Amino acid sequence: MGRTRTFDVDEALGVALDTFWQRGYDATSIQALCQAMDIQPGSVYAAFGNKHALFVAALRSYAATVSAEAVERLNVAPSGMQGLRDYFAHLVDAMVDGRRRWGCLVTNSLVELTDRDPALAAMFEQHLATLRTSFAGALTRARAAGELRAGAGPESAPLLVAVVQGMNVLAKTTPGRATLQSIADSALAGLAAEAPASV
Amino acid sequence: MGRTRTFDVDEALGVALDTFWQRGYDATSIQALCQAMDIQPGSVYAAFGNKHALFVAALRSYAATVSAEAVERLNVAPSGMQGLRDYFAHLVDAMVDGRRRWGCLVTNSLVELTDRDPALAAMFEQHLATLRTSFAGALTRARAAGELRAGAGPESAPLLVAVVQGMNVLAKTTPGRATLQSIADSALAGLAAEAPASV
DNA sequence: CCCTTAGTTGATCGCTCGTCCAAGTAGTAT
DNA sequence: ATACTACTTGGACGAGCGATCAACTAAGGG
Repeated sequence: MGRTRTFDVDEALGVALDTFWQRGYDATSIQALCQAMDIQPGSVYAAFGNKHALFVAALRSYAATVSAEAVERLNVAPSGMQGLRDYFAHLVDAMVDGRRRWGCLVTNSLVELTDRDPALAAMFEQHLATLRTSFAGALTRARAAGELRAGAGPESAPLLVAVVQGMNVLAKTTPGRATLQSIADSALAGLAAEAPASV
Repeated sequence: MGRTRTFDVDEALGVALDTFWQRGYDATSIQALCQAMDIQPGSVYAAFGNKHALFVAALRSYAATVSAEAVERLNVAPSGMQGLRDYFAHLVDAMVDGRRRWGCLVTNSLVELTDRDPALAAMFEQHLATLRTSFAGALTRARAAGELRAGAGPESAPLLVAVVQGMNVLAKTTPGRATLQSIADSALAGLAAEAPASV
């Protein structure tokens, strides 16, 4: 019983996610969120609690969708090296065409908030750990398939995490596709076996 | 004639630089700056104009000192590869011990402000271009000395820029020295000739 | 058909922000 | 000494922030 919601909570959360993603936490006012979500302040607080809780919800949504989808490419590919190539190819695409031209919500928020919010800092670290683990898995499979040069392997995962974070930063300067592609290609070239098996 | 300044402007600018570096632009209030610099708001506005101008001055100071000093290592070294090693070694040191545990002022500010301040965005791009050019120079010298694997060269400069930006992000999560060192080592290992000439 | 309940509305609160300015103070020049 | 000038002081201003709440509205149950 009682009045039913006039808006879709998940849809509104998606709008809030995009707004935080574009502008950052501090620079996004409740008023701006209300305008973007097309609801009133009272409804925001009734549905999400407060600004910080709304942000955390948006961050979780990001991790469960945008981020999980990207990592999935690493595991789905037929080979470790192909998974890495797929991952970076779609990263570059999204940075040129899609929402990743705003960078990465985790990277942006980490830079802005890690120093003053330990709870968020823990979420960011866990996110990076997941990424690192997925890279390590793909590298292990690539190594087993003889796709890597001597010395490269799962221990190269931290480098790939750093490269992705760096690309997330550079994406905000709207570099051309060529620049982003060159970064991804150079990174993988430094890991790959000198003489590819098939291609 | 007239009353003389009771504080050193450059010294105060240095304090403001550190404050912006630690907390970011928005999160640093004039009040906080006044407390850190140990002067009153009126003196800040008399000496620097306004918050934005003070920030730009701090950014220029950063580029002229912290950043220039780092890039200098690339050019001073006896060989290209040694320059790169020096650069990353000191980067890692400063991220573990020094002020770079706050990341990089340019990286932090780029993530926070690029989308809403075109003038600052131009400064950030120029900064990245300088870094890229310096890397390219070191890589060219390394290539001439036969220190690089086939395929690596000045065209790998964008990758190194991305790696540094990524490390700047990761520095904020206070990773151990081992992690940072591993990233730097992996990046250079991917560029170096398989069989080193001397060592 | 009305009572209960849940959601919406939009004005409003206290607070902090960046900025300003009148009054006070410490130097120099004559 | 006195006039002049530059800098410092610290309270005050309007604006915008995150958050609240009483009044209103719409849905279901008896």
